[in-house]
Amino acid sequence: MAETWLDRFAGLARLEQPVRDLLLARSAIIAAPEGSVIFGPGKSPENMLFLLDGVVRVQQVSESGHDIVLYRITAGESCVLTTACLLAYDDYAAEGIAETDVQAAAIPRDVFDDLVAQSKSFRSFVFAAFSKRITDLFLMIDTVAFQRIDVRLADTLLKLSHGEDTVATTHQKLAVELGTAREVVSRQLQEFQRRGWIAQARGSVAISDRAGLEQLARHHS
Amino acid sequence: MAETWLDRFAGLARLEQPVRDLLLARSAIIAAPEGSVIFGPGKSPENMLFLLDGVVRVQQVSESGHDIVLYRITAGESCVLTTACLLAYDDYAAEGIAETDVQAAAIPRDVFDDLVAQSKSFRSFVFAAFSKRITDLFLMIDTVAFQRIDVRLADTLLKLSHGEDTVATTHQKLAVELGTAREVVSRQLQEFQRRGWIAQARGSVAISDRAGLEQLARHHS
DNA sequence: GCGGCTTGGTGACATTGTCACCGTCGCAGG
DNA sequence: CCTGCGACGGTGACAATGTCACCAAGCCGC
Repeated sequence: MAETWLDRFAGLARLEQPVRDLLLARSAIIAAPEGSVIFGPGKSPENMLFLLDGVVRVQQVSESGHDIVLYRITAGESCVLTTACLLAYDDYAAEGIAETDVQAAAIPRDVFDDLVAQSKSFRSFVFAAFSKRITDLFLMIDTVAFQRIDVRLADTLLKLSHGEDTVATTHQKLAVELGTAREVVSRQLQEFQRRGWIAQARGSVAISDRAGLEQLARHHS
Repeated sequence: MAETWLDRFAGLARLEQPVRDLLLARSAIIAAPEGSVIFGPGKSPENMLFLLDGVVRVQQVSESGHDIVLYRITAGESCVLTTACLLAYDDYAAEGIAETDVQAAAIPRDVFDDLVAQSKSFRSFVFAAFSKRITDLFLMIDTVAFQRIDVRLADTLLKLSHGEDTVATTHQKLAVELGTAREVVSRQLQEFQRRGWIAQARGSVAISDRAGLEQLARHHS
């Protein structure tokens, strides 16, 4: 059988052949440019998405004007959460933003329902995705409530770096990652710089001592 | 047809008759006394639970020793989250504690899977429950990250009161509700008392001016 | 160059979290 | 009855974080 986008999803590898055929037949490949809003308040996604390429950032905007990043969906993951949520609530507080150019396979809602009904493997995939998201959300609540901001910032810098030595971001964006204020990020970054862990430039942070950051991040992670 | 526990669940009202029969035939009614741990780290529930009577509090214990209440399951709700989570992760960080004597209908995992496969209504029920929990978790993240502690405490007092005029709880327990420290709760309660909104006694809080609390709670909720 | 926007820096202050310690209360065991 | 002991709550000092009001420097289109 030919290579299809299904093969990019580890959790879908064991799908029965008729299910694979249905999925391929009823899915549409869509693309969105960097910066576009995939879904958001008043813009529910009508489809379930399987992300083939790129990264989608899911963040929340509260009435107070504060933003916080909830999680990211990377290639090989799916938006089960959003699919499920649109079933019940369209005053959906979170929005999904393409952080890079994005390609995805879109599955209409009724096909999603059929797949869940017909395929045990697909059910496993869906519930596993739910589980992962929910345990991540639990962990995030714990982190936001109890973790020190310097530890979280160090951790976030390391995660955003993806192993590279510079992170292209602003203090404001880092503040949204943590759900805190820009001033707090600025002060912490100054402290990191004073310790020789990073070097700052306008719109970017260069990591000069990864081990230092890692030690802090591990300290209470 | 006879009245069964299924009728206590609004979301299950429209189940097809064969599905109802299966659910009734394969479920076991279980009871747990107040204070017992329904599930927790190293004690995964093997079954999906439909709560018939009582209240289950789900809370999280972080490594740092900090606790925080995540949500409650009341009669007429189900533990879909826990069911789904045990599929993937048994290093499940949260625990469920019976706040009152509890009765529940337990469904084995494979029956749950069958039901999801066979019944569209059951799927709707399950995904609606997921949606509700997840949007609640999103809301909670927002609250923990951005809401003032006095507003949250006022809100929590009102919620825990269930319309009664006294709340039987300790400062420590209120602190766990909010994920903060006992001292913080003590100070805020003193301020509430100074304003004439509450009267304190050892192990309980009497609400003397509900409107005052409500105004504060609404202020930014 | 000019003007406006984005980015980042800073000090003062308010809020919240942490720590150390104390006193009171209720209760079980002697 | 007395005596510990543990749970409950109060308090002050301090640290960490959030908020506000600014300001300065860089960037970019005109």
